[in-house]
Amino acid sequence: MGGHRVTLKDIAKKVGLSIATVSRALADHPDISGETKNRVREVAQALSYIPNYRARYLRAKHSRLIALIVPEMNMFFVPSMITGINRVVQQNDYSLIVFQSDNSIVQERRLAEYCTHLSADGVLLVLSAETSDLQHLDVLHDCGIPVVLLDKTIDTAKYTTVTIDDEEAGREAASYLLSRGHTRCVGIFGDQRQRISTQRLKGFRRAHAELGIPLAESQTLRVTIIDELEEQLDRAFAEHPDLTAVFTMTDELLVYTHHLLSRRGVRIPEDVSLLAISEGKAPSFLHPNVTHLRHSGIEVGERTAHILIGMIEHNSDAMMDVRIRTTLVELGSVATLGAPSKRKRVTAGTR
Amino acid sequence: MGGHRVTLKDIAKKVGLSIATVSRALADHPDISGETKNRVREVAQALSYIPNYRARYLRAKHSRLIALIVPEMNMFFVPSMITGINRVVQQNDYSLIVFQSDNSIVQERRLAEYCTHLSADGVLLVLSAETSDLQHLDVLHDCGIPVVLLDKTIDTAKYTTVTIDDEEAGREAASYLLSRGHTRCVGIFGDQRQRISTQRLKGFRRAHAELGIPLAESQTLRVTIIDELEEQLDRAFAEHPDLTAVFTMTDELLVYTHHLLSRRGVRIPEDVSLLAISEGKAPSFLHPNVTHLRHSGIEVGERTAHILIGMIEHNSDAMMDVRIRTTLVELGSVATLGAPSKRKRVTAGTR
DNA sequence: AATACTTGTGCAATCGTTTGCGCAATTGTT
DNA sequence: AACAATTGCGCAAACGATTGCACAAGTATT
Repeated sequence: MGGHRVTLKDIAKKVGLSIATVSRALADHPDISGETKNRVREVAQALSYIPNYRARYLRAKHSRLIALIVPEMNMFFVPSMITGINRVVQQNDYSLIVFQSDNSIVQERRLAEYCTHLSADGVLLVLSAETSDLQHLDVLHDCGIPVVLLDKTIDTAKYTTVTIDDEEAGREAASYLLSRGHTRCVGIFGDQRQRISTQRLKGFRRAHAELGIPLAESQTLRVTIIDELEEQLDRAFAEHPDLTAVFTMTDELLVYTHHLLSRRGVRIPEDVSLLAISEGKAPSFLHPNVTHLRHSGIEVGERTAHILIGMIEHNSDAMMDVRIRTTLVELGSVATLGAPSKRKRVTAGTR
Repeated sequence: MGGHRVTLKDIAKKVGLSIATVSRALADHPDISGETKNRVREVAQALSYIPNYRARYLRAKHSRLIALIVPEMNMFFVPSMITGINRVVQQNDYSLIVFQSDNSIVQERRLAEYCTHLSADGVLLVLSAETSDLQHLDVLHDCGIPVVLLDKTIDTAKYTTVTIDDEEAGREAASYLLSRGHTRCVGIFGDQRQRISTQRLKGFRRAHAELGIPLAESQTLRVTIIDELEEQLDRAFAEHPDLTAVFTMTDELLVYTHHLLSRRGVRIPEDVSLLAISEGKAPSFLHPNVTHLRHSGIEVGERTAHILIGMIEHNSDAMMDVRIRTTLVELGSVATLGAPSKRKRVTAGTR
C-alpha cells in the first residue's frame, strides 16, 4: 500500500521543466506561457498531483488551521456551536481541529501548547470549569496566535470574548416569570465556579430586587453534578409550597428538571411553569414545548469564527467583548397566573 | 504582535553550537555529552522553545493527524462518538481534525481530497446520506491513507467498517416487542437511502416473519425529513387501532415520537409501549425512561479509533467488518400485555 | 610510538514548496 | 542595425527540523 506521493519534482521531470516553473504554472503565474501552463496542468492531472500543505505552509508561516478547545461534548450547545464554527471556517478555507480538555486545566494547558506546535493560525477556547486564570494561555499570546474565548469565559482584559449577556439573560428570565404573576420561582443554576452560572444567577436575583420581590436563598439551586438536582429540587418544593415556576439556566438542567417534574406528576404549565435558557432543540421535543430564551449555538459559533478569522487576517489585536442577545421564544410552558387559589398544590417527593 | 517563533537556530546561536547538535541534545541523543545537553536544555527553556511540528513532520512523512468526516452534528450519537474517538486519539498522541460534509457527497469528496493535502495519517468517515458508492475515496486509498467507515456505511469490500449489527438490532427490537405480546407494532425508520435504515427495517421484518406475525406495509414508517413524522404517525394510528407499541430506530426519531405521543395524551406504556435504538441519553431524560437497545457512541468511537491507529502503525491493509453489539436496557416503557381488551383505544389526530 | 577505537560535534542533504533575482531569447522601438 | 523592453524560464535560498557521514580530539591497545 501507500504509493509514493507525487510531488512537483515528478511533474518537472516528466515535462522537462524546472520545479520552479511547474510551481508557477500551477499557480497560474503571469510569467509562465499559456502553452506551458497547459502542458503542466495536464501532467499534473494525469499524475493526480496533490500539493503538500505541510510543505507549503511551512514556508508560508501559517497553517490555515483553527483550533477549538472545548471542555466536553455536551449534547446541546456544543454540537451546534461546532456546526456554526465549521461553516464559517470552511467557507474561509481554514480547517477546524477540535480538542477536548475534559474540564481539566492541565489538559487545557497541554492543548494550548499543542496548538503552538501545530502553528494553528488561531484558537477558539471554551474554558474548562477548573480554569480560574489565563496564564496558561500565554504561550499562545507569545507566539502571536490570536485567541477568542467563547461561551464559558472568565473576566479578562487580554482576550476577546464572545458570550451571551449572561446577567441580562438571567434577569430577563426572572422578570418574565415575575411579570406573569409568578412571585415564587425557583432558579436552577450550574457550577458556581463558572462565570456563566454566577452571572445568570446574579441577573435572576437582580430582577427580583428591582421588582421588590423577595427571593430566598433556597429558591436558587446550584447544581454542580447533575445527580444532585433531584434532592435539591425536592427540598425546594418542600420549602416552598407556593412555588409556581421553575427556571433552568441550561438545556441539561432543563431536560432533567422536566423529567423529574413529569415523574412526580407535575403538569406543565398547569401546576408549575417552566422556563429555560436553551439552544432551542430540547424545548421543541419536550412536552409541552418549553418557553425559553434562545441562545443559538450556531449563531455564537458563526460570529466567533468570523471574529477570529478577522483577527487572523487583519493581524489585529484589538480586544473586545461581544455579547450576543438571546431571543424569547414563547411556547406555552409558562402560565399567566390569574386566580392563584385554583392551582393544585404540589407536594414534594411524590413519585 | 506575534513575536518571532524561536527555532533551533536561535538556540544554536545562543549556546554556540550547531543546529544539529542542538536538535540531538533536545532529542536526548546518546552521542551528545551530558553537559552539553544540560546547557542546551536550559537555553531552550529560557527562550521557551517550541518545536515546529510542520517542519518535523514534513521530513518525517507523517502528520499524527487523524481526520473525522461526519455528515452533521446531531445531538445524540455524534457528540459521544467524537468523545470516544478523541479519547483514544489523544491517548496515542494524535490529533483529531473534524469536518462536516453537511450530508453532501460533493463536500465529502472535497474533504477526502483535503485530507490528502493535509497528509492525514488516517481518516474516519461517517458517510453522508447521498453517498452510494465509494469512488471518491480513491484519492485516499491511492495515497495509502487508511480509512475506516463507521456507523453509516454502505457495503464495501475495500474499506474496514465499524457498525452495529443493524439487522440484528432491528430484529431484536421487534422480537422483544412481539415476545411481550405486542402483535401490532409500528416501526419508525429513517432515510431509506441509508444502509442503517434498510437493515434495521429488514431485521424488524424478519422478526415478524420468523414468528409468523403479519406486518403490514403501513406498519413501517420511513421518515426522510423529520417533519413528515407526525403525518405518518397519524396515518399509522388511524389504520391500526389495535396498535400497542412503537419502535424508533434512532434517538432523533425517539424524542420526536415521544413528543407527539405525549401531545396526543397517549400514556406510555399504559396505552402504547415505546422502544428505541438509542445512544442512551435521551431515554434517561424522557418520561417515562425508555427501554432501548443501547448503542454506545463512546464505545463505537473508541473501538474505531483503536482500529484505525492499529492500521496506521502496523501499516496493515487488512480489511474487516466490525459489528458492535447493542445491549438491551429495560427502563419500563414497554408493557407486557396481559388482557388486551382492557387497553384504552387510541384515536388518531387527537391533540 | 604507531594504531585503533571512542566520544562529541559539525557539515550538508533532505522533506516539498515558494519566490527574488538573473539571464537568455524574443519582440519592439528609433 | 543598435538598443531597449518584454517574455519565459531556471538557479538557488528559504521555511525548521532530522540524520548519515565525516572528522577532530581524546583514550586505549599493542
